[in-house]
Amino acid sequence: MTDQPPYLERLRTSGLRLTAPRTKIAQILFEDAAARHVTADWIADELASTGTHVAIGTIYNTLRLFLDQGWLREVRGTAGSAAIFDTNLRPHHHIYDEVTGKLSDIAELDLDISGEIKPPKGKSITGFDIVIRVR
Amino acid sequence: MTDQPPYLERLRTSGLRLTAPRTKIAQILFEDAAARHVTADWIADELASTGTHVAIGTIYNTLRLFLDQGWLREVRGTAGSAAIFDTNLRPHHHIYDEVTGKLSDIAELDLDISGEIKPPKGKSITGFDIVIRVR
DNA sequence: GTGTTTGCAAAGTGTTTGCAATTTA
DNA sequence: TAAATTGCAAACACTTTGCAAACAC
Repeated sequence: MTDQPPYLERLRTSGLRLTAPRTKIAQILFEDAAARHVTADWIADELASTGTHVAIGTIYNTLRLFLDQGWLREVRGTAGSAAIFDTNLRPHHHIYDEVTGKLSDIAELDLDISGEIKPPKGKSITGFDIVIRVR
Repeated sequence: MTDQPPYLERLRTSGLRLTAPRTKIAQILFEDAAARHVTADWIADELASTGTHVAIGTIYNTLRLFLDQGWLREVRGTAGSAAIFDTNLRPHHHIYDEVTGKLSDIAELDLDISGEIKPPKGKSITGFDIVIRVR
């Protein structure tokens, strides 16, 4: 009767093996429904704070894997800074604070851009990102 | 009566010293009005092809300087790839080809986002970027 | 047992920095 | 000649990769 959290279910049925590092990273990312913007380092720290060590390379590999599964989105950042992964998969956009470097979600932004743009011929639009810069 | 190209004028009056590396980089970026998306490496190659060598560190420093002067914009790219600098200063947005990695300008995109968004308190909006992803 | 995944360290990018030598004004 | 700028290499930050050991199934 105690059924598994959905993220575990997903992990199990994905074909990926249910390993300790994988399970723990998934738990950190998906244990509640809250949207998170995370970096590989942040995950490493988070794991460390619970007494677990996972190699940074493994964390990167795991994030790529989760990305491939469509469980995460990668947010475009500035070159030279760490990659940011977003657990919020619903179409949404971001506010980027130029002073602190912090990224937050725009809750509501009712924009329909799709009608306005014609993609180059032979190409189709896969999505769009809006980043509002503030300071 | 042969007056200088505007970018040289600008360089001279900016307080920056008129050095050979600086002048050549400015020339490559600004010699005509065409919008360019450039990387530091591309500039290095471009200089090399005219027989000039400028240290890559100097190119980065120069690009930062030009950025500070407001002569360039840095485009948010994917982290882990090279920084892209844009000579087109007019408000505009980009199409990013996920297959080739190429970035191009959207000529016309008549969007007024400013009314839709309230910045976090104490912050003001400095701009916004839209990137349309295609493949 | 077999193929997958991990840790670790090394290597690979892209960018910044420190400092002596050079150049501009 | 004083202050700014350069080249160069070292340092840095982030990410990927190779390989032997450990693990899931």
